[in-house]
Amino acid sequence: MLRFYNTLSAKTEEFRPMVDGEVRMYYCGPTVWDYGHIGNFRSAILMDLLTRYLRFKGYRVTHVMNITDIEDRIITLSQKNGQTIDEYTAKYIDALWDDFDALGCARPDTVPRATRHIPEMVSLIERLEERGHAYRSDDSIYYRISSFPEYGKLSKINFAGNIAGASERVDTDKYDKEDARDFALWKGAESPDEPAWDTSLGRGRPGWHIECSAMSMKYLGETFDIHAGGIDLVFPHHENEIAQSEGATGKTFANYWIHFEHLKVDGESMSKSKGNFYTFRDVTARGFAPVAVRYFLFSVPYRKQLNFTFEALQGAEKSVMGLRDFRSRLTEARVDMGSDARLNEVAQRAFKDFEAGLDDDLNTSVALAVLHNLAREVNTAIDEHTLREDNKRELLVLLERFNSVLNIFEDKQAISLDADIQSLIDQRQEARRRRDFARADEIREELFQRGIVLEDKKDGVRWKRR
RNA sequence: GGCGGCGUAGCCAAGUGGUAAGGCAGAGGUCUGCAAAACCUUUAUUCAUCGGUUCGAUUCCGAUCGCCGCCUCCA
Repeated sequence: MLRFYNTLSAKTEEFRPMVDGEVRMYYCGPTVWDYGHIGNFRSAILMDLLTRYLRFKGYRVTHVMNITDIEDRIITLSQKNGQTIDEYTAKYIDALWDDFDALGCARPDTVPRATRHIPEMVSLIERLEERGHAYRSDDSIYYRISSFPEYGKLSKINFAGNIAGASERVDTDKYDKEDARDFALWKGAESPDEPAWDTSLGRGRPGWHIECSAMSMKYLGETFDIHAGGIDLVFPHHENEIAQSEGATGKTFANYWIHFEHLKVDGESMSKSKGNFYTFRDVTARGFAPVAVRYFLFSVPYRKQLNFTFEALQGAEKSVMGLRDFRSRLTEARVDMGSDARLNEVAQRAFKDFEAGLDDDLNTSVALAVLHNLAREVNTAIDEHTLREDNKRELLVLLERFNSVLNIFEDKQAISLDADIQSLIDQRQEARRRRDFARADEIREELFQRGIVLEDKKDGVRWKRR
C-alpha cells in the first residue's frame, strides 16, 4: 500500500488516484536561469524517482512539469540584453535538458511554457472576476483573498501572528490593493517597450502564480492527483494556486501535495555569499560522475533535509560504483544450471522489502539498504559458487526492476574498447603468463592512466572505466 | 514576532515505546605474483543536554542549547 505525506492534510495517507490505475501530476520545476544549483536537481531527481516508482507500481502516469519563463527577473534581463523572452531563456532551457539527461531524469510528458498559455491565463482571470475573486486597480488585476475563506489551508499560515515580522518587509507593489495579502493576477504594462501581451485584460503580463493554475488544469483537468514542488513553494505560490483554481472552479484543485525538502551545504544554507553555492556543473567539473550526484541526492528520503558535503558525495560515488560492479559481476558470472532455493528466497525478500520501503512515503534510504544487502548476499553466493542459472536470470530481472525506479546502472549499450587497448590487455595477459610481472604492471599502469581499470579473475581479465 | 523541520559513530544517514538499517572512510583477515574486485571480522552500552511519563525512551512530554526553512517571484 503506497502512502504519501500530504502537505494539505498534514498526514501520511494512502494514495488513491481519482481514476484507478492512472495518476495525473504536476510539478513546479526548477528555475531555468543560473544553471540551477544542485539543490534544484534534488527536487528534479526526486520527482523523476516518484514518476518512475508510480510506473513501477503499474500506474499510467501523466507528468506535467512547469519551467517558468515569465517572471520579473526574466523580463528585466531579457529587456536589458535586447532579447525577446524566448531568445533569453533558450540557452538556459537547453542547459536544463542537458543536465536532466546527464542526471538520468526522464523528460516529463508535457512541459508547458507560460509564454504559450496567455489565453488560458486570461480566461481563468476572467472567470475569477466573474465569481468576485478578482478586482482591478489601475491597469492590474488582483486576487481578493478575503473572498476565499479557505486561504491558508495548505501552508497553515497565521496572518495575525505574521504582522510583526512581516512589517519589516516593505510592500513593493506600486498599486493600491484592498488587502496587503492580495496578490497580482495580471500586471499592467508600465512602459511601451517592456515585453507584454495585448489581451482582453489590457496590455500586460500575468502574475507569477496564475500560469500554474491555468496550465495544470488545462493538461490534467480541474482536479488532479498530485501537485509537487520544492518546500519553499508552499507559501505563497501553492497557496495562491489553490485560491485561484478552487476560486474559479469551486472544486478541489489537487488531492495530494508533495513537497521536497531543501539541501544544506556543510550544515549551512547554500548561498553565493557564503561561497558554498554549487551548481551541478561545478560538481561534475570536479570530476564527480553525474550518477553519483543522482544517487546522493535521492539517498535520503525527500522530506528530510540533506547535508551536502564533498566527502559524502565521494562516498555516494564509491557506493553507486560498487552497485554497478555488482551488476556487472552478476552478468558475467559463470554458473551451473538449476536453482538455489535460498537465493530464490533472498531475491523475493529483496523485492518485497524494496517495495515496502518505497511504499512508505518513498523511503529511498530503506530501498537502497535493501539493494546493498542483496549485493552482499549475491556476491557471497558467487564467491561460494552457490549461484545457479535460474537465480542469475531472476536476479538480473530483479535488478532491472529496481533500476527502472533508481536509474543508476549503466546504459545497455556496451561500451566497446578500441583495438589498441584490447591489444594492450592481451599483451599484459601474455606477460603474466611469462611471469614478467614488471611488464604486466607497466601495462596495467598505462591503461589506468588512460582510464581503464583491470581486475584479474581466475578465468580471465575484467576491465572497467575509471 | 508567527509557523514548520532537524540535532544518531570521522562523514552521509535510516529507524522505532522493547534495547541502534545501509553506504563511505578506518583497522585486521581471506583471495591475488602484486593489485583490483569480492567476502569475513571490527568500529555508537549509545541516539545534542537536562528533567518528566513508563516495567522499559533514541523513539512520548517539557525545558535548554545549536542548526535549517517559510512568512522576500529561491527547489
